[in-house]
Parts: sequence; structure tokens; C-alpha cells
Amino acid sequence: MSLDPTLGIPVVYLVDDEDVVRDALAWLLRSRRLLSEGFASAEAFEAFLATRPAPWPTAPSCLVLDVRMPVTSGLVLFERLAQRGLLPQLPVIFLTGHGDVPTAVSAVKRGAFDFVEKPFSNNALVDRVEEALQLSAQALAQRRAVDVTARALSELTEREREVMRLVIEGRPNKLIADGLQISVRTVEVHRARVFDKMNVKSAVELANMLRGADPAAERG
Amino acid sequence: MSLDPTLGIPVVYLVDDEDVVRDALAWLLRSRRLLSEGFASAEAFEAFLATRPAPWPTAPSCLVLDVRMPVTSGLVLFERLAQRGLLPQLPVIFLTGHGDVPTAVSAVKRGAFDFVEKPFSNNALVDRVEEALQLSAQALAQRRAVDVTARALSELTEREREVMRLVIEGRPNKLIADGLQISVRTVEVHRARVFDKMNVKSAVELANMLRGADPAAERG
DNA sequence: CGCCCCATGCGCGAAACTGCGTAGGGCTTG
DNA sequence: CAAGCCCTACGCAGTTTCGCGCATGGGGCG
Repeated sequence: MSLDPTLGIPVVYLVDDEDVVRDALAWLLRSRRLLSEGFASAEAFEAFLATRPAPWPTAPSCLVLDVRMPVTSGLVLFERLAQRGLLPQLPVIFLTGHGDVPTAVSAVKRGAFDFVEKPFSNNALVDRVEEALQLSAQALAQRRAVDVTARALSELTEREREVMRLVIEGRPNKLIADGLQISVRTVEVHRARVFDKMNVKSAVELANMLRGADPAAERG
Repeated sequence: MSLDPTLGIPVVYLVDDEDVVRDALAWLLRSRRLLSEGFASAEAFEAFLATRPAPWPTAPSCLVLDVRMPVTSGLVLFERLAQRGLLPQLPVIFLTGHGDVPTAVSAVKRGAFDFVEKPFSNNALVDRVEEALQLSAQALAQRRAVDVTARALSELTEREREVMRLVIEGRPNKLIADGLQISVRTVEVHRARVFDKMNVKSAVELANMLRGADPAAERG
């Protein structure tokens, strides 16, 4: 149940306009052997994200985010990250001095990992952080799987995708051929190409692959 | 995008120890053409649930629940419902006079549908209720599918389940026969029986059925 | 003009699916 | 005890489907 070593060393990003808070958090995390990186504003963090090559973090990571900040509030930053679909890979733990219930509830409902009021228990916070990192690791692994299939999928011909769709609905080649108005042989050719490109050996494997890792291929 | 008519007429359950609140809510809901049923305590509601034949509600429904009540608080009731796995089918909207952030956050994280502070906007509340009912309808439909497959699954022989497991991993009969140390013919028989009992025509359909509706068959 | 995609035909061997018949072990019931 | 039923297991034979190699042809594209 530990972190997947192939994912790299976990990092905790701290975004808070108050230096003291960041320093305290950094110290706290270091005391629990967790790497952290601080940013004094939402802008700084977003600039940092922009420097990254991959759209998602490559190592398990989470974001400890102050709600109230000048210029761009934590909530706004959060919303942007959510828009980009980063939440599962980069869980967000909100920190706030004076939290109100509606804000907290809405944040959590929108996918925030947690919403913690200051002052907080050091231990409790780090525990949350570790849970968040676990989640991030899972999400990254999941994301990788999705990427693999998406990449493979993108190399398929239009016709091949067409055939594939029918194949993963369990239809025999004969019926697929009828449906597409082509010969069985041609279907077989496409089918074989699909299996090859998707790197599977059977229709069942294909179905499992798409169900398990392709959110876009859900039941329509 | 409307409610599935086969699911029955939606009902909103109101659990609050104050008669005034229940009456006001009932009136409010009725004004929006929503059926409701009130209970003065968590015990009363649980007693009501016990009278129902099915473990889950048969019609889309949600629960508007007061946090603070004598004897059994709303939070405790919620926890019990969660334990029973009723949350998706019976979304819970918490009502509270003086909510604190940690309680609200924890409730939402545990699966509460919403957490609303009094005084609330009537419109907003009913909107939430309607969203909750939508969710409930979806969850019920999902639950039905799960039930169908579970029932079918329960009619399989041990051996048939065994064979099925290997089938949905995409193995050809030949290999299954080898693995189980039986003849191909026997595998074919089992396979045919499985397809018949599960009411599918191909291995792919079977895989899809189990992936889509059987939470117990997830990737280990 | 090669190269790629799509489409198709032919044919062979392997695998799958089906129907029909057989058979022993275990459990229930008259 | 015997009869009946269910589960498991197999064989044979026939039909269908699959997988694959080999060969052909047309339509874009650089």
C-alpha cells in the first residue's frame, strides 16, 4: 500500500501569501520527511506550473492552499485547476483563518481534498497531506493508463475505430461486416490492426482496457 | 434528462425535531409539486425505513436532515445510513442553524449531498433537493443493474463462476481447459451455461456487464 | 512513382459453438 | 433403497467464425 516508486518523490506545494505560514509549514513537513515548495501567490504557482513540460505533475503531489490571498484568491486558483482537470492528480487542501460553511462545503463538493481551519493540529494536517499524496499517486497511475490507451487510440484509423466500436460491443465479424457494408475479410483486417495497435490479444482485453482507462468511452 | 418514470414518484423525507420546520419545508416542497414525508426524530425515520421491504428506496428520494436533534443527532443517523450504503440512493441534505466548518466538511467528505445553513433561500434549497432526487434516480437505476447481475451471478455454479472468471480475462477455451485441467468440451459447456444464465451472447458483453454493474469485480 | 489507407477475394488450419449422447458422484425424496 | 435431479465431465460430428498469409485494385499525397 505504499507509493509507487516509479512515480518519483512526492512534493507538497505551499501557496500562501504569508511567508511565516509557508515557512512554518515547510518546517513541519520537513520534520515528517516530506519535500515541499513554497509560492507567495497564486500567480507564482501558476507560473511555476507553466514551466512544467507535462500538463500534470509527474510525481505524487498535493497543494496546500490559502483561501484568502491578494489579487487571486485560493478559491479562484482552485477553480482554474479544477477546470484543467488537475484535481485528482493534485489534491488541494485549503487552509483558512475564518472559514464559512458555504465556502467550505462548496469547495469540497467541487473536489477539494480538504478544508482546514487555522489554527490546525500539525499532526492532523500532515496526515491529510499524506492521504492526499496517496490519492495523487493513484490518480497519476490512473492517468498514465488513460494516456497509454489514448495514445494508442489516436493511432487508429477512422475505419479502425469504427470497427473497434462494434467489436467491443461483442458483435461477431459477420454482423460488423453487414453493418458497415463491407466484407468480413476487411473487418478481420481492421480488427487485427486494432488489436495490434492497442496491444491486446482479444476483444475482451480491449473492452477491459477501454472500460478501465478511457473515461471518454463511457456508456453513451 | 428527466426522471425515469419506471422508478416511481419522488419523495423527500424531512427529519427534524421541530414541527414548525418540518411543516414549513413540507409546504415549501408542496408548492414546488414535490411529495414529502416528515419525521420528528432519527428513530422515527429509522423505524419507517425498517417497515420498507426493500433495503433501498424504490423511488427516487432524498433526505433533508437536521444536524442537531435530541437523542440521535442527524450526524449519527447519517453515519448509519452511510454504513448501510444508502447514500447514493438516498442523498442527504443537512440543515443546520449553527454549522461549524469541520463538521460540514467532514459530512460532505463522507458523502453528504449538501450542507445548508439556516436561514436558507427557499429556492436554493428546493433546487438542491431536485438535484438530489436526480442523483437518487441515477443511483437507483445503477443499483438495479447491479442487482440484476448479482442475481444472475448468484445462480451460477462454483465451477461456472470459475470458468467465467477466466473467460472475462480474454483467455481462449483451450487455455482455460488447460488451466482447470479439464477438457475443452467441458469448458464450452460451462461457458455456454454462463452466457445463458447471465443472459448475454458473447464474452465481451459479459465483461461489459460485470465492469459496468458489479462493484465487486473491480481490478484487484 | 512510391507510400499509406481502405477494400476485397481465396483458402487453409485452428478455434469456437452446438446438438446429441454418455456417465459417475452427491443429495433429496418417496 | 431406489428414483430423480443437479453438477461435473467427455466424446463425436457438423457448422460457423476466426486468424492469417498471399494477391489485387483504387484513391490520395509528397
